[in-house]
Amino acid sequence: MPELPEVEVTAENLRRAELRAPIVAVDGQLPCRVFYACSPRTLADDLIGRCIRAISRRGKYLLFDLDDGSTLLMHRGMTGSLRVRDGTAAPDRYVRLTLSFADGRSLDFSDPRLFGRVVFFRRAIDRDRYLAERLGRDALAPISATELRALFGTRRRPIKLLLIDQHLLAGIGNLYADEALWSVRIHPATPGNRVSDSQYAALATAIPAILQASLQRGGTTSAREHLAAEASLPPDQRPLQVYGRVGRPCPRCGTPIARTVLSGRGSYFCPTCQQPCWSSEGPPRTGHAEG
DNA sequence: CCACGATCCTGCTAGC
DNA sequence: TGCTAGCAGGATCGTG
Repeated sequence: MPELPEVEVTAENLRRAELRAPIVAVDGQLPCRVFYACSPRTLADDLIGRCIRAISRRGKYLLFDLDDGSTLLMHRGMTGSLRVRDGTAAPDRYVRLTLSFADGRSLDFSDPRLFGRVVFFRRAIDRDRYLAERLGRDALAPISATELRALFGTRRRPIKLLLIDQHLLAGIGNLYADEALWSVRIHPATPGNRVSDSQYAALATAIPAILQASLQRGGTTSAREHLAAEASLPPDQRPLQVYGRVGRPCPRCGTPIARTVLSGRGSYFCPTCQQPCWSSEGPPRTGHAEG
């Protein structure tokens, strides 16, 4: 599933494609959940004649800045993908939006499960408001232990759910949340206000490091592929240490990886390395008397 | 304000 | 071999 590293890799690949020619056509399926506050028809009016000036990422959103100050925003959801196609290649069957360029190429947004999103903003101020309402600070940016604790440390929700809450920290999804918690030995169900200061310090270091490492590998294209291939890799070179590895040995201690469900999300952890020990760690932080 | 479950959607897999 | 039930989860919305 696309999380921050995968979306960043997509942005880099699209930048390398140098899609600078004017948009000459916009096609898509009209009744489609993917389009939010816009449709292929209105998008055609807004996009035809425009050029892409910059491609960037915020959280798991891709931003296409156009030459008139407007922005096309895309979220890949669960199964969304972007592909630059030359005029002769056939589009795949789940394409929801196609932008055609004057140089004969086109950009396809494909999404079988329709969890993705396409949103258009005429003005940067409206785009920024939309993103500000949804996204906290970017998870790739360095964060101090103090800042992370201020963000999570007063909340009672399980730390795993805090990590994937985009309003708090933008970019982490189910996979990297489990990987980060395993790396610093925190049980995923630990309430945010029961995570210790030293654990927050470890987590603050681990989050950007894990995302950066995945980014440098080109992202995690398919959890299933990596699980199938892991036997041929030394443990420290495996992209996934716990995610999806239920029943397989923990790379650190050999205990079979366990799976639990938190708010409907499958959560993988090592029952030995990540013990649920928060009830014996003293009083919870209340958030009223922080210093 | 905070927490949490339900909902959307369809390809894939396990099980019969 | 072919069918079906259930799983997968990011974001949003409604309820307590």
